[in-house]
Amino acid sequence: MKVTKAQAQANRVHIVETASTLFRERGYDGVGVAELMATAGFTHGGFYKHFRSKADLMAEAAICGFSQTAARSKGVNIVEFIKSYVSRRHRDARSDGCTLAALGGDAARQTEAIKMTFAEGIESLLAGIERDGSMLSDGDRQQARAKAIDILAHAVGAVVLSRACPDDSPLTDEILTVCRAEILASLTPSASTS
Amino acid sequence: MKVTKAQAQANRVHIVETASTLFRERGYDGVGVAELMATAGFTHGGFYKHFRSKADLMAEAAICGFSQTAARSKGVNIVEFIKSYVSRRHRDARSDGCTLAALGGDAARQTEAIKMTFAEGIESLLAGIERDGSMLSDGDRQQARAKAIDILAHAVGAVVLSRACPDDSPLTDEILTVCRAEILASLTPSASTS
DNA sequence: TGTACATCAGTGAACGCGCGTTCACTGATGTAC
DNA sequence: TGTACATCAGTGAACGCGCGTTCACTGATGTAC
Repeated sequence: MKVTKAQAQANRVHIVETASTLFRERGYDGVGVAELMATAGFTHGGFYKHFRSKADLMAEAAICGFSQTAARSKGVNIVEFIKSYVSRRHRDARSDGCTLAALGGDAARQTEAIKMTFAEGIESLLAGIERDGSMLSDGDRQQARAKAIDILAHAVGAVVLSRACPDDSPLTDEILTVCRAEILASLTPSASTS
Repeated sequence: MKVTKAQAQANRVHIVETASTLFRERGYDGVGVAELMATAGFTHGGFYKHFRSKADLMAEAAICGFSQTAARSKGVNIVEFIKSYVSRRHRDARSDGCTLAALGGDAARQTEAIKMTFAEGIESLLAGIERDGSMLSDGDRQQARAKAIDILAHAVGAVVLSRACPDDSPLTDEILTVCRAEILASLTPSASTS
């Protein structure tokens, strides 16, 4: 049962999107090829007509996830970005949230190829944070990039820590509340001491 | 071939320590019971004389890892702590580094029991950071805890992001350098705006 | 436009493999007398 | 202190299972005439 070229391409995209979601939810090792394909609405055998290996799909899924986050944060200023990133909603919506927060820890143990897509994903997120530029009091380019890197690491760390705690522990909320306030506070003052 | 009670206990501890190291290096799914026991110097069958399940060992290994980091940072002031935590050495020494940075992302997908040990591990790290207290200009208790949470999240985020990048990418070093400087800068000024 | 044939996305059985866990067994340790 | 026996840490084969991947096959699509 062959299928239209356009349909095949659409199916491929659908598989990548499904993978991106499932991987964020359960990790790379937590989702098998068979389950993944079944969730996408196919049988597992056809997987290798689209991808050379699971690792290849992992890289593509990461790209897909990063571009989704980048697109969503487009035109959003930093304050709003931080408010939505360092939030209970984001913490609880792993499958729909930031790939970096969900899979950054796992990326460290993957191939260099996958780490490369993560580095590119990080760059695209940084570009989004820098572009807004509302936190630049002095307009210095290098300082803007440094600040963007710092904010991203800060926000990712907050979400990772919060998610590592039990759902009902006071700590999981405390981490988000504290970090959100601290990050927002670090935006406004001219505390660029570095 | 039974073994002295004391020897059996020592063996158990050795297995937990081995597991703690291997898990940090390769993740929970990256290490099997058989390989783990072999690395510790045993055959896999004896595993269940010590632990009820792999998940149980995961929790114990986390406790072991956290207490190791806590012990190592004992009496170290915050500036030194940050300098060694947000460093290339720490980034490259995953199996010997902080459990939170290595497995925090994975903990989110584990059982509540394991998340609980992570919450306790986070608390012990926070206690270590708070205890030093050198960054407290006003001596306010609640503020000290908030600052400790913020610093920990910030530092963990930096290491996680750095590790997600390829080993030879400029970004992996840039993240560490920038974040280390920013975190250290955030310690000294009286920029406690929150 | 209609016919014959090659292509190839998708199917589902099968591959070897390693997983977590169980189990009968061993034999030195620990205990009861 | 010496002997008889129960305990149980450690062994290694075996369990069912799901993994990533391969493969012969199907049949609608796309192409050549």
